[in-house]
Amino acid sequence: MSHLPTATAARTVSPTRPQQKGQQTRAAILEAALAQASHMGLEGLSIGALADAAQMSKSGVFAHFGSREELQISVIREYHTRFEEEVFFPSMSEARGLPRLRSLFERWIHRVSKELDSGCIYISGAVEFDDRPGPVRDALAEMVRAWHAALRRAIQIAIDEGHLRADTDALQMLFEMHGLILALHHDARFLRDPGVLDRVRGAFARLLTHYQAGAAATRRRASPKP
Amino acid sequence: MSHLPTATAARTVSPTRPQQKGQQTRAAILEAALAQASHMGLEGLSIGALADAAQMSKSGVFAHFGSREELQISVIREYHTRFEEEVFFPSMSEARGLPRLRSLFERWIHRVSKELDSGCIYISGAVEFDDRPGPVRDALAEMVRAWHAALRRAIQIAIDEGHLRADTDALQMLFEMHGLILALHHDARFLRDPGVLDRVRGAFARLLTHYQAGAAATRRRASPKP
DNA sequence: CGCAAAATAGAACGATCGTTCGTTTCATTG
DNA sequence: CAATGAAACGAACGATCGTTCTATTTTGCG
Repeated sequence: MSHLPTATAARTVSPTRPQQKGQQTRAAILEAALAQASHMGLEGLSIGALADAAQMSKSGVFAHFGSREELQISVIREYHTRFEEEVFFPSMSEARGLPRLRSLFERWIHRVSKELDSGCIYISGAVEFDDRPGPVRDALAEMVRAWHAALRRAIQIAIDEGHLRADTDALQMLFEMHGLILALHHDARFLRDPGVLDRVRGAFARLLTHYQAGAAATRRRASPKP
Repeated sequence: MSHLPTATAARTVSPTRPQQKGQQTRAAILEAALAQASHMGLEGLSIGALADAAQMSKSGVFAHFGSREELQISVIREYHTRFEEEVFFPSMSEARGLPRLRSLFERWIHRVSKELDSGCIYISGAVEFDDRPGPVRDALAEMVRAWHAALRRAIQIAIDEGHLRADTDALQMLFEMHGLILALHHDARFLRDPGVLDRVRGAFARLLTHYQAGAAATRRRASPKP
């Protein structure tokens, strides 16, 4: 409950045992795959190119995943894990309500607008697979939905805390926040607009102002949960 | 001045002469290419698949464009033309200021959320080519920038007309409108969220409310806006 | 009709892709 | 140290890709 619900969290690795050789080269491959997918997209993942990057044979790389599709799904899961670690978990130690919501958004910004490497795989993957049914799309959609659900919860908490107006539509607010991130991603990566960070922060501040206006700011530590 | 400035508008066709055979098969190919690129992205364009769709030989298709890159650029230009015709031109006959801006946004929504076919090539292309320099990216960026410039002008006019607050930052407002469209595209196409149309319209209404608040509504053409 | 030019077909190319398979190297443990 | 299983290799496969080249067909015009 305390983290984004991933479908199958358990790995086949005994957590105490020191990493076997296979696991650590698998991790190295995944590292390279993550970099490659960030630049070229999940469809741009090429086992041959990965083999070059990892200084291995194609079949050596292949054996770790069994199929290209499984590789893509592994990359998605790895990205999900890092997203959790960089964005979600650190924000959870912030105070409930607005502080936590602000932290989530600010860290989300950082994740998406990372300077050199890494476009956001959630965003590029959504475009690549919006018309392509299959297990890759399913895995991707599951992760995105989990993240959206987590944000939705954070918004709802801010409402319950009285930090946001009681009549705030959490899904509506989420939609608008998501739009700001997508615009940030677009203008930063594609148009290379340098001023976009100020713009997204300004827009979010305005968004908060609106949904805060006339908020109860009721005492917490005993407010009724709907 | 009256339309989105395209780099080289002139085709090599004499406008009076009836279409030669080559031109009309080229148009047919482009039609199929547009459909294919809408589903699979510009990188998903395959000359072989196009040949099947057009019931021609690969080399026959190829000869019309000279290279895959030229084909992609042609598709971008064709999309640009249709975008102008469906979104930009019709809105230009609306009254200057808010009515025109509203029309632009509403038609933009329709373009992007078209039910069965067609994702927006501007959006998918931006993700595909944000890390891939070259003529395709350049062509794409030129079209997107032209569209943004047109929107920016429409916003500025609305400010000058007194329909929006005088201190409105046109680029900021454009950024937020763009975000709404991107979120619409994402949620409609990838997440298949049925309620997204209401959400984007609601968000835009709120956006207008904010940028209208306390607007001068100065005399202009003689109608104060409600 | 006849002829030149444009349009299309067809076969072949080199490259790259994901995948399979048999073999060899390596790591781990009894 | 020897034996066993995991890990990595290397070559080959069939498919598909964009592209090139040479015929062949079709079109448009005098």
